Amino acid sequence: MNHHPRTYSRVTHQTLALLGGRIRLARKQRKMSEADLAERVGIARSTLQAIEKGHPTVEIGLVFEAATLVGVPLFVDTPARLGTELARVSETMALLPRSVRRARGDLNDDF
Amino acid sequence: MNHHPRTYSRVTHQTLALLGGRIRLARKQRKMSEADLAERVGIARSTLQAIEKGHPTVEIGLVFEAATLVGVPLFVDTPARLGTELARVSETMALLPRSVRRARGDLNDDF
DNA sequence: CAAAAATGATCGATATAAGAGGCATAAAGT
DNA sequence: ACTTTATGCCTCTTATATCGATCATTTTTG
Repeated sequence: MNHHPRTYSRVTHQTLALLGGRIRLARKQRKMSEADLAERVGIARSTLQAIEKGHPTVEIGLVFEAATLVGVPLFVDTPARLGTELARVSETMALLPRSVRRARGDLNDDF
Repeated sequence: MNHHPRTYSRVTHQTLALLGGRIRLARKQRKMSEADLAERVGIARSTLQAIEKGHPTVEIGLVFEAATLVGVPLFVDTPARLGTELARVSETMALLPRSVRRARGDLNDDF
């Protein structure tokens, strides 16, 4: 019964919340109800609520389906130049002292 | 017993495959084995394999954790967010020691 | 305003993802 | 060459995410 509760990094939580919020916003802009979108994705309304709240435990495929159905870009397809620059940035970020990264708010657990 | 098999759009499949591939690549670049990364994320090796294969049914939190642990940047989609993020980055860059910025090539001799 | 629709929240049942392990093959290292 | 180490791919079991329903608010609309 007592399995360790899973922990997620701050980055994960932030990203999930951002993505869920985007989906919710895009859905409303398209004037769809939760029931509307849930039906189109083929999931229960309660599941869509979990998605829009950014719960870490929902299946990634369901999240991506909802996102694409309301037109939220999933990127990953960024231009090469942007991709390499972001990679460079994240590499460099690892060099920052923990105190600085904490101040930035993007300290994800270890290193 | 006879629940409909779930279907996913091509975009979802492509994005998942791309993301999984990037995680796999980044893991190898860091010379980590599947067992290494799986242990750090706190998941079974079989689950990590599912992630790197881009299976739609894995929990999104686990995928994002794996991605961040190996430094795969998660979606920075819209130009607006990109702008603010880059601004934040350049601010933070000013905090870097000169030695690091020189290594990055950001330091153009003078000052 | 009242009626209708949308949302937030909870819950039991059950389909299923994740874990743990095993085994064979492939790479890497010595 | 041999010996680790890593990977691919199974099965079985267990933990749990999803469903579908219900109810209370909140928001919209007529």
